[in-house]
Amino acid sequence: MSRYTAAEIEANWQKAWNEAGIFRAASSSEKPKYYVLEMFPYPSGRIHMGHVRNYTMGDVIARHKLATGHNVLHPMGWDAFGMPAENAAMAIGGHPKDWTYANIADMRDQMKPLGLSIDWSREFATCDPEYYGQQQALFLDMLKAGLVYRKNAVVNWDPIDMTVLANEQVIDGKGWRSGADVERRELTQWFFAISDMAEELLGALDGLENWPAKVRLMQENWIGKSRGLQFAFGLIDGPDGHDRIDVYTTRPDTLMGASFVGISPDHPLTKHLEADNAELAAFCADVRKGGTTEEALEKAEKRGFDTGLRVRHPFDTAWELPVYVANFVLMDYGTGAIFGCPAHDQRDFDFATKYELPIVATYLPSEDSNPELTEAYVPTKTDKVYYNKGFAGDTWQTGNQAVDAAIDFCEAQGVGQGVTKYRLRDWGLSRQRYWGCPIPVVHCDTCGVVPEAKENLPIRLPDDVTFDIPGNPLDRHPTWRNTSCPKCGADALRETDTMDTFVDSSWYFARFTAPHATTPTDLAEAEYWMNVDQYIGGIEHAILHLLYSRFFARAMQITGHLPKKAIEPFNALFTQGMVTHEIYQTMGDNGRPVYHLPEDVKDGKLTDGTEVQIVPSAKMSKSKKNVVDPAQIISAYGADTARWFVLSDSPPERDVEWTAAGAEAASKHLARVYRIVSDIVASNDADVPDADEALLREMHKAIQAVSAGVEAFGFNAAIARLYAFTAALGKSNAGTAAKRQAASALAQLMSPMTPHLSEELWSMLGHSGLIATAPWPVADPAMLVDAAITLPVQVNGKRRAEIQVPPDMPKEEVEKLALGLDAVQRALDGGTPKKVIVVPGRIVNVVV
RNA sequence: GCGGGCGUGAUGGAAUGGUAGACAUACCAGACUUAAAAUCUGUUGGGCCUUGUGCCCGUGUGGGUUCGAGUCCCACCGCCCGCACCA
Repeated sequence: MSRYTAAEIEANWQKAWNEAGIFRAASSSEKPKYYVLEMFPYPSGRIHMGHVRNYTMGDVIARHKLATGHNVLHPMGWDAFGMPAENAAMAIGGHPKDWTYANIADMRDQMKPLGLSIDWSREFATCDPEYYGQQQALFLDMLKAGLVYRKNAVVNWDPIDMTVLANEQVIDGKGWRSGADVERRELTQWFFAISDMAEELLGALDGLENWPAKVRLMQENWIGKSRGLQFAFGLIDGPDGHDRIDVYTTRPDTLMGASFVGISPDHPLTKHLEADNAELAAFCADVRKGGTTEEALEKAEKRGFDTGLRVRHPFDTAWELPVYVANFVLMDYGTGAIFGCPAHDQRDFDFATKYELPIVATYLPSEDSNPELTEAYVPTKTDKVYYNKGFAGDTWQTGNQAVDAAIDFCEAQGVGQGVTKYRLRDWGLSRQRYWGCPIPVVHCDTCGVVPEAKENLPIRLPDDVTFDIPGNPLDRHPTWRNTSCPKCGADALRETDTMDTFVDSSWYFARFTAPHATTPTDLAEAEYWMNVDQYIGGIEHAILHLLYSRFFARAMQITGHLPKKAIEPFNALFTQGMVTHEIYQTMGDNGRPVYHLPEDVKDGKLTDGTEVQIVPSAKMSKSKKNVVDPAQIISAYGADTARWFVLSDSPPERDVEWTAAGAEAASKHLARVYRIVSDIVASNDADVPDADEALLREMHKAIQAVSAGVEAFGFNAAIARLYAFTAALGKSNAGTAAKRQAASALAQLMSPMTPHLSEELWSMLGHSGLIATAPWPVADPAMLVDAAITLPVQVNGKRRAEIQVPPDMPKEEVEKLALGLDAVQRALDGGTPKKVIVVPGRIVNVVV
């Protein structure tokens, strides 16, 4: 008997698919289109199990859609610009371009053995001039449409390396290479005007029904629409030109609890005062140290500097409040000034305690509660709130109702206006780095900032650059910068900033619909293929990448590069979990752990017998060495085993732990299926009506359950069902004809997950043509209904018995039957049932 | 710090508000074998004794809603993701 040899089978069928060209997508088709896309990879050099999981899930969807009569687009590309290429050039020499393209070639070679149903004819990398040139054209159109502008923005500045750092390069407030204290510094940067679309991006979330609710909620919170009060504190004896401090607050209902006013170190008033106050200048310089991330700012110790200035409370001119420059007040949000209400905000409470400022409660959980607070009182959702110092009576509650009432009251009193604001900031796209898409503008002494002419695109990156010193090589390139002004023809300088790599990934999905077009998109192709019907990727992209892509879809519609239907580019989104692995470590001489690759550990020991410490599973990462190389798994077990395992053990949205035992089990199961089907093919048993019927019923139930699982991203549940169906088939004593029918269905149901094995089985069972394009089996509803069902019978919610009843038995009869049971009578213990709840097909509950 | 998510046997996990632990792993027992591997079969949440179609407990902790809660609500604990220049 022949054995299951994955390597041979997989190579053969991949060749057959290629020759048949079944994965090439053409926009001319009578079938309904289906566009399935996985977030494209960064070409780091090696594919990892996370990629295998992501692309296998997409492949299951793509293959299922192909089998259900769709015209499927399933492309692949490379998110190829970014810092690691420059880091590699710095660390090991060479050129980012060579490094990147070599990595792409390697990763493509590692990916192809997985047998993914990808249309490789559409492949591109974002660092191809054919791609980034179109991106430059897009940028120019957006510039023309007023969607791009320049303004100052704060960056991380390394004062020793004299270079801008990415947040990732700032470690504990210090530069990663120089170790210098990082400073926040302003630079003029290009911005996309995404905040103008805040309301639109927020409102349209409601229509994204096939996105996870958590992603919509995260985007909603990120956009951060708030209604609040904008008003002014009158400044007493302020310096020239400063007679008030404008404040925006979302909590005007706590205005009577105000205890101080805080202004940002970057506030105009601060800058004014700083000029002739050395002490304040030193304070500001000090708080400007450290990185720019919101996390760093929020976690930093709250510090303030008393300016000595005082403001008047708007409702009581005799009430004066001190003005502090405070490091936790952001210039980017609101007006760059806040009022502090220590009683109801823990941050303000800490600040007030530190600087001995009054703490005035405006509301409390009850009338008699003690207003001497030891921490800020922030009502929980269930607290009833009593006002003791509201300013328009004591009838308000907290929440929106109180905020609205406070705004109305303030407006009536002529103190400020209700204002809607968004947390969403404009998207700074300038990067002071080489390996990115050049921003296509020139700086001309006469004409200022001038867009490049489209006929000069693509503005190509120069190849002759070095990375031996920090900073942007474009900036110090001897000739690249020198150009002429597209407007007046005079000598001019190129912009040397390149674009954020998020720009590259914000429209690649549109480019896949016409990857070779000489414009960013081909409208007819986009009209046919858009939207992406199913997008799949990691939850880590829930906010930025997806929000930026939604913005770009709108921008591309405004600039005429996408049809109206593509305003929301992703019809359905699925966020998959990570692949994790245990970490194996021993203690090194320096007291730090030394990590070991899983392949070097057997039964908890290294090859030399040293025991390793096992740390619970975490995301696979090179630094912890808890990685498994997909290429090794494929050569050991085959691609189908790798695919089967990453789908089988966990729900797709959750993390899956890679275990050698799990891979082994997957491999054994596929061999078992192969053996069972081989035996069936070799058999010649007569029909056995009862057994045949039972097996075919199992088959239809499996078709039903697996189809539902595949469609609803319940891959693990679908696979569990396939295990059960395989067992039923293996044990069945049905005749050969019924078994062949069931085996054919099994092969088809497995085909999205294990496409190679399924093709082999399909061919063994005597079918002609490819299983990949064979019509998906359909369950016969009549075969799904059983003659009798089992109903659990509960007494007061505890299961006491079960009864077998026909599925359509009337409620009254079920009730009578249940009450007649010995077990129920015993549990009733002579009591009379108050009521009996019968949920048809589900349960009976007798309530005493 | 802020926003979001998750938490179920020894392990991964299953369960439209309706029999908690499907399916798989591991363990144990059995069959086959000279033996091992492979394969096949069976058992396995904890406890009780009266061994029954038995009873009690059990889904991070504490409360609540409901005839009924792993599932919904509130509070807390732990872990994970994101925080705008990582991709």
